[in-house]
Amino acid sequence: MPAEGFKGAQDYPCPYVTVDVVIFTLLDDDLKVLLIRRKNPPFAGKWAIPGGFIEMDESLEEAALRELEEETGVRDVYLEQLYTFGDPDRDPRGRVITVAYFALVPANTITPRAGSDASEARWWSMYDLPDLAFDHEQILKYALTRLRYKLEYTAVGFELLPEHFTIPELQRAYEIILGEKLDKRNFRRKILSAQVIEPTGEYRTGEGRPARLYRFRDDAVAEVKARRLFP
Amino acid sequence: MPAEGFKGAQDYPCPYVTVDVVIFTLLDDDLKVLLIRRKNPPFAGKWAIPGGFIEMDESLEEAALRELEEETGVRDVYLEQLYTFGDPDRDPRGRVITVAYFALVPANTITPRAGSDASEARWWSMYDLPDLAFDHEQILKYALTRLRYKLEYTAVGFELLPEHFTIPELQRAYEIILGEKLDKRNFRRKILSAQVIEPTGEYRTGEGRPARLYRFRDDAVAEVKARRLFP
DNA sequence: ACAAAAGTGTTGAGAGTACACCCATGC
DNA sequence: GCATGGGTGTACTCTCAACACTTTTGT
Repeated sequence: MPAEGFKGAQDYPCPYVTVDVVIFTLLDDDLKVLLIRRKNPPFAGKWAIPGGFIEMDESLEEAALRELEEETGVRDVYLEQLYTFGDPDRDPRGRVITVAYFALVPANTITPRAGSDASEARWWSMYDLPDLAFDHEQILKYALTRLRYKLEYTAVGFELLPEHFTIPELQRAYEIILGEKLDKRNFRRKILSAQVIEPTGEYRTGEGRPARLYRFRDDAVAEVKARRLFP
Repeated sequence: MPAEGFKGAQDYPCPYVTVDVVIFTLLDDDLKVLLIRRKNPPFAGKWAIPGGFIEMDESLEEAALRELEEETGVRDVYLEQLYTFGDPDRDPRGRVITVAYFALVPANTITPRAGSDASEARWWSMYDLPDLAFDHEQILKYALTRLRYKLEYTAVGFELLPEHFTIPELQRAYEIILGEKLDKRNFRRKILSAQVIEPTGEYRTGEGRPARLYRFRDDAVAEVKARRLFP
């Protein structure tokens, strides 16, 4: 172990470090995650979370942004470090530690691209996943838990919607992610009193009565104090 | 980059990975963190969070437990992954990514030991820290934020107290960590109604009226739903 | 008896929850 | 004119927050 000012770069066995990015969106009234089909062994043909090795001169977040951009073409979206997975046998090729991130991209703004080591890239429903490579099922489960959790006390839900949206659309997004129905009147009252959205003045027309369009307020404090266990 | 089933272990430059463990305790009516004084450059003589390189056949959590035991002699305490720090220039010797953990050890149960690459190990007040090596000040700040945050919606505060404790002692622990005074009556009511502690039947005597001793209930659900931003 | 710390209730305000009908548009 | 989805108000309950005095012990 190189305790004293290690000289070279490779004077003791060191693990590989990758960054994986769980990319969520809302599509077809469903919560979707972007997966790639692996071209190479191990797990060739299986689906996996997009990711790759970190480069020596980039930060972890930069690496995650780079992976995100390679797969989706977008950079300016919500991105947060999720957890670091490092069981010694999670990759049969050797010791690979992965720093997982999760990203929220607005509905319908991007089209997946297959990167170099993927034969295919597509959206999968979080509620109907294929067989996954490595420990990626565990990572996705963890990501969904975190997303639900964040949704309950911050306003990250907006990150999954286009710039302009109606209140019923927003409510539907919450319902899809949380997996439960919400009361229309209470939802509307609470979101309006939180002062995080403002009307654009436009309406969205479709079947039935047209709905007011809203946008997210940049100056909004989109966080709520957790209810304390102790006062 | 070894995209196709990398053969050896060192066929491309790979970073070092360390595990650092922020060890908190309550002592002398204060929130303390265990730091070691570095023997070797860089930052020789400066104080640092205990940690070390991961070994190739242990998981991240096992590495954190090993470091914790080396410094304190205990294993069976609260331990949680905090965040992974990986800026390319956080260590002047080269690319070192660190997975930070935080541990809570009960007051007065352990005595710090200086490990091999430390000349000294001791408790420091979180509210009066020395100059720190690397980005360790940032890591400690992050750990305190997380500890406060967890304290507000889980019962993690008990992990810092001995097995038997009085309600005023528990309240004091919360006050020290949160940095604010709490109301005695409201605190007592809320903690009792949460059903997470039970009386042992014993009393602790000292100055003034003796106080009932309580213990934490193992079967307690020590978590509270966050107040939702939206209903 | 007095100092020191433990223990105890009530009230008013605000937030959460449950619930049913009218409104504006397209066809 | 009717089907479709958007939009609105009220009453009850529960939780939170503020606040002061009595009880038990040691000296």
